[in-house]
Amino acid sequence: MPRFNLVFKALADPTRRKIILLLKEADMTAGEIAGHFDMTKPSISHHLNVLKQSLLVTDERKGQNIYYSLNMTVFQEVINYFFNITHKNEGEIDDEKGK
Amino acid sequence: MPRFNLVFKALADPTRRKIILLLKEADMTAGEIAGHFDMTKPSISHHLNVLKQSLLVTDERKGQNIYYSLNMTVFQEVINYFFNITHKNEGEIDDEKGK
DNA sequence: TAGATATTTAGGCAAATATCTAAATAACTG
DNA sequence: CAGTTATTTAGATATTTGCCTAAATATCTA
Repeated sequence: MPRFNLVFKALADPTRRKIILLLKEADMTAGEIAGHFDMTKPSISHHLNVLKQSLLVTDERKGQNIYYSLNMTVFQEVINYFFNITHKNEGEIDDEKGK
Repeated sequence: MPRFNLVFKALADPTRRKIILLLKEADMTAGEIAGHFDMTKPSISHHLNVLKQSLLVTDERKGQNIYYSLNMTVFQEVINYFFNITHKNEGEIDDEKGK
């Protein structure tokens, strides 16, 4: 289960949403990501850290570079959160069945 | 199109997410909502205002009371935002067709 | 191991946020 | 219209956030 506080805080910043759109197209190094913004690398690093803490993205070092990717599982869980709001009380029966 | 900045900022607070869950069950007055929290009414009023600015909720005065409700349209649009992230480039053809 | 490249960590500051108390506004009621 | 109830607005304060520069860490290469 995602920590919705961290997830929505992460999503509340336009720089971070743009990073997500970049990573949707392809995994990328921190430097490549920073290249898409008019902002210092430490600032982008900060945003990447916020995204990482939210679990929306993961990172993996490969040699000198650190590659970032989207964590689709968490996005799916966020979709479920909204689905549960828009679709009243579905799953109620299943919950009870869980004896 | 929703203002994602305002929407995600609104969702980033646990009090506001709990308000959303309350309103999922039934429309409610500001006072009824405040009754569910250990917080002053002005603070809840502030949270309701943030939710209203995000368009996630609407308000309507009925006599002395102001009733709050969820705006399902915006929730659906947020679901679409996530759907577009999880489902790569779908709709691309349609976009081009829009000549 | 010294130098170069990639990235993060630390520290500081300005702006935004969440909360409170006190006061203002709106609507009903006798 | 005076009093009561429902809600918001204003003003103050503490915390968090986003950005920067400077310094530190990690890795590769000669």
